[in-house]
Amino acid sequence: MSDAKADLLRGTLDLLILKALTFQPQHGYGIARWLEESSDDRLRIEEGSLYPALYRMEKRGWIRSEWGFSESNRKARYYRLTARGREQLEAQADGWDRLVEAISLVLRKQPG
Amino acid sequence: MSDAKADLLRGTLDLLILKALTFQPQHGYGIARWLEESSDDRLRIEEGSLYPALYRMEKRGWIRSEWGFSESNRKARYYRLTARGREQLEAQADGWDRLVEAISLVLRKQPG
DNA sequence: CTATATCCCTAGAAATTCTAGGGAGGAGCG
DNA sequence: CGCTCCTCCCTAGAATTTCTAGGGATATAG
Repeated sequence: MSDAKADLLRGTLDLLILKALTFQPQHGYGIARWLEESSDDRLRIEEGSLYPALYRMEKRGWIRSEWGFSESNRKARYYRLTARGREQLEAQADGWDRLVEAISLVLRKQPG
Repeated sequence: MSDAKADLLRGTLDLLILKALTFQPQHGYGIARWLEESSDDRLRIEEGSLYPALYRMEKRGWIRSEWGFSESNRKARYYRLTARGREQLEAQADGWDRLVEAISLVLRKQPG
């Protein structure tokens, strides 16, 4: 039903994608590979989640895309952060930190 | 649309509810109040999220409920953890820690 | 030529959470 | 008394996210 495996990303997908694009433009497949490497294989984006997410994010103006050719010489759609995307990254990273802090506070609670 | 305000809990609702019940049985309203206090008002469960969540969790055998009377002498449905609920709490807390760790790893990544 | 890796994408299901209600009873206050 | 607020329960429907499970095309290695 809901393994630790499933729903691994729990609302952090956008944040991770934004982070993946901070260094240089990348295509979808590259984002997925980058996340696996960067997380020591602890996080994975399914392609069926990734492409719809990229679509949403472009519609919101956080990223912009254009077609190009990958290192292995294939057609690939490259995404790069917009200014608003950088703002979002900061905002979401802050939100994440605050969430982690708040939950940590609650989980440490002792009886009494 | 999707403020930092909205979707605050991002898949941690079950974990927080389980935690709320570790000390003693509580009714729904009490769980909501407890979370607000314990988090210094940083986290809030909407009742429209809470009651369906309690229903799900009982169906999964993590909690069990019975009717009783609250401190203010009203009818209230009290929930308590089952053994499986305690296992779930541990599992979800572990999963949460691992997620936080993995995301932290990714977010700290520098160019290069 | 076949397999594998690289790249793109969609439809539909599943799950979670929220908004936006409704209801009832007890307690305090004018 | 009448009013409001707080305590407690609950549901329906929408919105959103993510997954499963496909399909498709091309380059490269063996």
